[in-house]
Amino acid sequence: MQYRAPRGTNDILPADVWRWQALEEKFRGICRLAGLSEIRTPGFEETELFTRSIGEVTDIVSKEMYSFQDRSGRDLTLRPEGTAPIVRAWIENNLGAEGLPTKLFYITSIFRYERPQAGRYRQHHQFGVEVIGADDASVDAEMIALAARFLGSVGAAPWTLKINSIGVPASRAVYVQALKESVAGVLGELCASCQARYEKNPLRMLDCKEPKCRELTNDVPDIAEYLDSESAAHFEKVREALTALGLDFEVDPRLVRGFDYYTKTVFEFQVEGLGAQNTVCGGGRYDGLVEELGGPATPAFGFGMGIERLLLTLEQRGATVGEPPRADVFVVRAGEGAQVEGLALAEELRKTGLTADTDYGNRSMKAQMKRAGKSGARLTLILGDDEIASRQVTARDMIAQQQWRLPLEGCAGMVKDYLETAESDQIRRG
RNA sequence: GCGGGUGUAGCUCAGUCGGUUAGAGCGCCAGGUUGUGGCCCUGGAGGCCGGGAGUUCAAGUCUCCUCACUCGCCCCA
Repeated sequence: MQYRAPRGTNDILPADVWRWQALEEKFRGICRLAGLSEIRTPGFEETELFTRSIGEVTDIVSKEMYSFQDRSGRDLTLRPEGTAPIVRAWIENNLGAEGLPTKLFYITSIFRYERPQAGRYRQHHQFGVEVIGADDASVDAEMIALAARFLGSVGAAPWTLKINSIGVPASRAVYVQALKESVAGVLGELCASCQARYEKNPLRMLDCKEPKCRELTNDVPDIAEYLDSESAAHFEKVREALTALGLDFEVDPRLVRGFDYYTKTVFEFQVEGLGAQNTVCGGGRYDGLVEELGGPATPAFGFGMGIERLLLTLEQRGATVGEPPRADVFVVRAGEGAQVEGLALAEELRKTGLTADTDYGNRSMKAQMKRAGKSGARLTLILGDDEIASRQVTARDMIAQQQWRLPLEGCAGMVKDYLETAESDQIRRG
């Protein structure tokens, strides 16, 4: 074994890829039902797009980006998050001209240079949505509800939905000041990373996991007290709408998120079973980002959902979505004389829309039957010297363990009819 | 970047106090059945015991280094 997949990356093998496809189709379906359109953006962007949007001091920008220069010296970065590229594409292609809001979804890879562990990889994949051009709290609630409906439909329950409002930059600055003042006295007792956060990213002190820090920051001021009136009203409407939609949620005044561009609403869906990780979906409102990136002042809302984390959650729940692929028909070609005729038969079957597989190398009947069994095919068609001579084919129902002969000419249609009947019989019997 | 754990067959793992030719189950291939899958039986292929150095008469086993994987910290999906 010489080459390996790079650290923190994974091959998605045939044994698993059907699970991915099933989730992707489900997500697409749910997004389309809500009026969202799919968008795909490049795998890399100008580095500055991310440093401007995510924030210079965040960990993603300061130590986790896969950045490089191309052969003509352009500074580029593999997409470390989903939102900024879409906002860039929205501005660049003037998507807003078609009427607001623009409702988008995506399924994509994300790259971050991190130490891998359970539920965390250097390349991972996300489902996401972005609704650009509406400040209505209905959008926040609708998209959170969409995430919940999707998670529920694939079997990810139970989860905890946490929401918070972090206000607008001006109100947040006031709050951060109050926060710093209130912990200044105990600063020396906080953990080393909280002491660093105090200077660089004070809000993050709120969700430190250290019990000691938790205790010391216990009666720190509540961000809700510092919200501007518009943010407070918006948050109230979001909560009302979520309640009206029948969603259980928890207001967590300590919920903060890693990107600088968030305003007002932030939320996370948290689940058990992801190792040290617990967020399967997170997002919020980013009313300043479009303008920050050079577009017109435009409010927006979005979320990202980790596909690997979702899969881990489903596995832990014992939930499966979709089915592994299997053949409808397996063609056994016994003897030299049946090789070409058998290939032609398989092609005929495929033309009718049936999945047909076969074995190669003219192996023994036993070996071919064994492979037929493994293929999951309901029906095996056997073509040997006898069949060729009589222009017939032997059909074997692998479940009923019965076999009979059919005329070779035109048998594909009969096979299709038989399988449709057999399947419906099976459904009727349960 | 910093800690802990684990590296033996394609996969999951045994391997005693350091001892002679390194094992099992599953999977794969073949045969038992010269045209019939699953169950059963028999046989076969498949190993740089992660890599390097050291200790020893002798190392899969002990020591050190290194690499990889993995779990956790930081942070995030």
